[in-house]
Amino acid sequence: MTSIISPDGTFSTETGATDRLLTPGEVARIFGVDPKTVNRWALTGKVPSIRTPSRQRRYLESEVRALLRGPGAFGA
Amino acid sequence: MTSIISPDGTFSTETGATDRLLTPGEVARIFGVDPKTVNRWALTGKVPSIRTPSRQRRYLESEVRALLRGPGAFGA
DNA sequence: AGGAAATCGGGTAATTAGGGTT
DNA sequence: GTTGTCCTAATTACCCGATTTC
Repeated sequence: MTSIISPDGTFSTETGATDRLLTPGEVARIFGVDPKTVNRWALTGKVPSIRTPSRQRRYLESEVRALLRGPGAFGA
Repeated sequence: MTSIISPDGTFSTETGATDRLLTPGEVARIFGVDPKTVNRWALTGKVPSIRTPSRQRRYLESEVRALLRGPGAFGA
């Protein structure tokens, strides 16, 4: 899976699908947790993350949504 | 029922109403029960839940409100 | 260029999951 | 069948100041 960064900040794949980059705060609101918790997920390898040149983290929307749909994400 | 994740992290329904996520403790206080009881409601399928990558549960406020309005809102 | 908001780090207190039990 | 409590380990939330982003 190769991704290309466009000037508008989106990610493009070979399929043409665009992938938005989410901030820690956005991911945090999705899961109802603190932004710090999202960073901890990145540190423990639960979520892949991209770092800005200033060490801030960004997350691929597709990865986040995959976690939401992950095994056991809904239901019990 | 289809939920859509907005850029701000909220869940939207077709009605346009946004949904925020509640912690087990918040749901427990709403119903005046122990958080463990809320946990069991999720396990028995009485209320749908979202799981964090670390297996903790979050609850859609709209689902919780629906339960408050009367039994039988889900399933039976 | 100035200000408000967000995101780093660390450190510590509070919450949660899960099992077994009452 | 349902709920509340006890226990431990794991996870998360809130505190601070400094840095980055918009």
